[in-house]
Amino acid sequence: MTTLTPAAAADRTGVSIDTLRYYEREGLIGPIQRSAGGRREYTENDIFWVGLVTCFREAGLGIADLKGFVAILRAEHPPQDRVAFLRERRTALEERVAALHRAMKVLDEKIAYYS
Amino acid sequence: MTTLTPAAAADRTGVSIDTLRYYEREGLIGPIQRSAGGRREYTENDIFWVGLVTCFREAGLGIADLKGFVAILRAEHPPQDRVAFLRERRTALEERVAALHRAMKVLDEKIAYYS
DNA sequence: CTCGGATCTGGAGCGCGCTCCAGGTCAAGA
DNA sequence: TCTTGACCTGGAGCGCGCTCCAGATCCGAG
Repeated sequence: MTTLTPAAAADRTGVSIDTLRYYEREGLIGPIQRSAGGRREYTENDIFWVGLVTCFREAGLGIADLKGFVAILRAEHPPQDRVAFLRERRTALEERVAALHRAMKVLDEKIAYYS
Repeated sequence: MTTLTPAAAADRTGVSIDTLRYYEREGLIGPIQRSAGGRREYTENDIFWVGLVTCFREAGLGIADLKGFVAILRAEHPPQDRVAFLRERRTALEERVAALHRAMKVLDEKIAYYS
């Protein structure tokens, strides 16, 4: 299987090498397999996971939230717990969207006022 | 004009006394008028401003962003600059909403998968 | 007038999410 | 073989947004 060096993985994901190592330390990705010499070798699957993590980070979830999410996706819990957890997360995201809409409304009012 | 003590203002706004003072130091609100003895006296208008700040903080804007916003609302810039700034901010918020939707989509897929 | 709770100030401390650094190892090219 | 650059580890440092603290002041109740 073809793998990526840390630099290539950073390039592909848009996440810095340091951050990739940080995510691995925190257990959000990996553990990443190593070469005989100890260098990290990122598989396509690892890259995919980084994408997932990035997606949720951009949505504003914290590292602690993501740890929980990762635990769920790794099937360390019964299915009903997973669904409950995921729904709960979804509700939290909906509230964030609502907060954003409130702020946008204020902005729109000001824009209308100054236009 | 009836005013509120720091404790009452904190209670009304849901923002801690320390944070109210912090926002004032940063210039996001106030300056808050003082009593003869030096105690802060929050007016209804101050409370309103705190609400605005809170609204944008909840939407994920940083203190620095808010400083710019406050400068705009205080009419320290020509109208066209204000509108441009506000539209720019709105676009940034839209991107946040999009990021949230991307994350929610992932969540929905997982929920569907586990259901 | 006294007491105690609320408030004042300046500054230190903290949790988060990286980011950077020192000192050492590995590996491909000249 | 030697050089050079990518990578390794553990740990320090940093910017943000509060949050807390010490020591002093204010002021209403008794």
